[in-house]
Amino acid sequence: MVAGTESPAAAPKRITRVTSFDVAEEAGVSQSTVSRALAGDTSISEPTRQRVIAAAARLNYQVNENAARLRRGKTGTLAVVMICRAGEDRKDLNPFYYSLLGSTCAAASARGYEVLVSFQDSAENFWGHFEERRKADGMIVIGTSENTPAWDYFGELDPDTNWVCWGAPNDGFPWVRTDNEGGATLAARHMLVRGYTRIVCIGSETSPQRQFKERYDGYAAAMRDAGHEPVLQRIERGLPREEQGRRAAAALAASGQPFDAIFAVSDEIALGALKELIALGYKVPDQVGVVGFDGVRAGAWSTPPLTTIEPDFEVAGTLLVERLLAAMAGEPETPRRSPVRLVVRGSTRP
Amino acid sequence: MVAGTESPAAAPKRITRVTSFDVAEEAGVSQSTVSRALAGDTSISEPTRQRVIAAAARLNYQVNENAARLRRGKTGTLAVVMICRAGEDRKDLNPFYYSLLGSTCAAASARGYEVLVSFQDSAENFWGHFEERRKADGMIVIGTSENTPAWDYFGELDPDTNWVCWGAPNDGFPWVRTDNEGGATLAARHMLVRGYTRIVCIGSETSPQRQFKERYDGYAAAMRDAGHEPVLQRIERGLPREEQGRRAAAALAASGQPFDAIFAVSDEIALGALKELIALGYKVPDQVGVVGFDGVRAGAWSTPPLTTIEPDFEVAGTLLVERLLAAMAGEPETPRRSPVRLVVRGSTRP
DNA sequence: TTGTAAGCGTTATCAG
DNA sequence: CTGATAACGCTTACAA
Repeated sequence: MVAGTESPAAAPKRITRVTSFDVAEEAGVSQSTVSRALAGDTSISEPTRQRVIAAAARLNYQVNENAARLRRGKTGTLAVVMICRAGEDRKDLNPFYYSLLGSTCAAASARGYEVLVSFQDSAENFWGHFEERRKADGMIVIGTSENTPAWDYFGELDPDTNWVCWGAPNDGFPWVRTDNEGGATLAARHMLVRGYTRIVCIGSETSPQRQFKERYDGYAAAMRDAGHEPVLQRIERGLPREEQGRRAAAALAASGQPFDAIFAVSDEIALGALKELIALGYKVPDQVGVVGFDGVRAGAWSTPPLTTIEPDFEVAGTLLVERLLAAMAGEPETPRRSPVRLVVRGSTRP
Repeated sequence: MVAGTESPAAAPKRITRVTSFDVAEEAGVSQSTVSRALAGDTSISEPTRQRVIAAAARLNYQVNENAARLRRGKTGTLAVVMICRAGEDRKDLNPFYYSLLGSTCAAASARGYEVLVSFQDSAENFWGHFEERRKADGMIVIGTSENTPAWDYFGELDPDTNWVCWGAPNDGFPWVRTDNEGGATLAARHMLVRGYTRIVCIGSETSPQRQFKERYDGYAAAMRDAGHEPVLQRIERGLPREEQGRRAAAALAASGQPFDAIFAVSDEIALGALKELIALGYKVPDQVGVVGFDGVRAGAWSTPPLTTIEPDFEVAGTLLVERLLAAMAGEPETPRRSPVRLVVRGSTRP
């Protein structure tokens, strides 16, 4: 009401530079009362609060977060570092990581935190001093275990740093990860139940991708449990996943090793193997069953669609945030394993 | 050297609370000299700068960004708002948006900006006052045009707000988007060159997805150019994309309308249509060609793999950032259209 | 219940 | 080239 819309001199042109002092004047109270009223301090009387709120609305006031944070010493922000493979086309980044980023942001926001995201791919831009610079109260690092220089960098940060990570190459890191063993066991049992018995695992127990080892272990445990010997068909290093799957399937077929099912430690490998098997004339799922791990979208579109183990992304993000907040509060333990579920599609027989 | 690693009293336990005053004392200069030396001010003599840098390193000093920003009045940060469909499972968010997020972060970082990301899905959490709160100097909003409440909200922000968006429902917004028309024309021409002539477009000219209209227009222009009448097979609203494609293909086949190719306005629609065509016994690509739009990963895995128009994600992110920075600087025009390329796979004949 | 006043840790202005 | 000395806008004791 004070300054009408057509008052040319009063209309603020630039994004508001209104301070709590202006609001105080407008409301006829002191500046500290404004701060308290807006912060929801219970000692402020309701009429006063209303007056302040109205004045703030009229002036279009918003607190300057930098000043507030400087004073408080806390930021209300969590940093998320996404580690990409150096020089990698972002489009080729496993979409899984993007989903995880999304659910992490959501979980942080549910706990009242904002998220500062940075993508880092190589030594020139590794950076983890968010707390020291008061940019964030803690840090979540998400990446593939293959970017060794990155993990070397983050492994050597100040040990008092509050952080958690996804994709850690070893257990010396404050990790959270998928229930790889459980998932692999689930996959193997599913195949056993469907009548496959000569199940070969395409994967690796020595890959820097620690999860591959865990998945192999889960598969092996389920096999032994059922009285079968686990068999590993190794992937060749340094190739695209799909190609690794293709070659492994070809090698397996050529080896004479009898098999009626394949458990691949990742969907991309599984998809490659699937393509190769079909090219070689195998009938999937009747003659050979195939199960992957990761729940990538493309699996729904292959022929036949890929049966897979799908990690729960929503839970994973929540777990990361919960663990970080617990660490920040000095409470040590919260769950570190994110659950998985079996998605049955057409690459295993009914 | 001053405090050795084994000096128990000197070792800071918590994340450093060192200020520029401490560094000043350590280096034997004034506090303002420290600030200047570290900021790279040219008026500082080289010996002094070195002394300061060494002292800062010794004390593990990092500037408090909140104080710096408060003083400067600039944040060096761009906000990115990701608009999701309300209640949507984050995993189902079009991976395209994640790629765009990634390339936007990369572009921002290349221009010296940080990125503050927030995911917003409904009225309870729509929020765009980053500038007023001094959390960011500008804002990029990325979303599907279908979340109408979101666009209503962002459309009514202070007109002085510095922002750009991807997915705007109409031209009243400061938009950047894919070269939809050009891409669709590219698709249609590709099919014409490969000998298809009765090309039907599966899509819509009235969808809130403005891009669908643009894609139809591009297709129609290319058809008319070649002396053919464009034909539109409409999708039904409110269904999952794949289902829309399926039904449209079924309806087309049932209609008696002669056709030897389909241009679908999105890959998911194309994949649905492809599946339906094959189920109906059509031979793809010999009898019927299919081209989609978006370049989703799943398209590489369908049978046959889907020929498509792939937007350039890297460029798109750069465009968004460039446009925003230009707007912030008051320079009005930069390109708004992000380029596309044709990816030929198996769903069109050689 | 509200007001007064002291910082939070920088950057920037002004002298010297 | 360097040193004092104001701000920046808020939160939070401490008083009243």
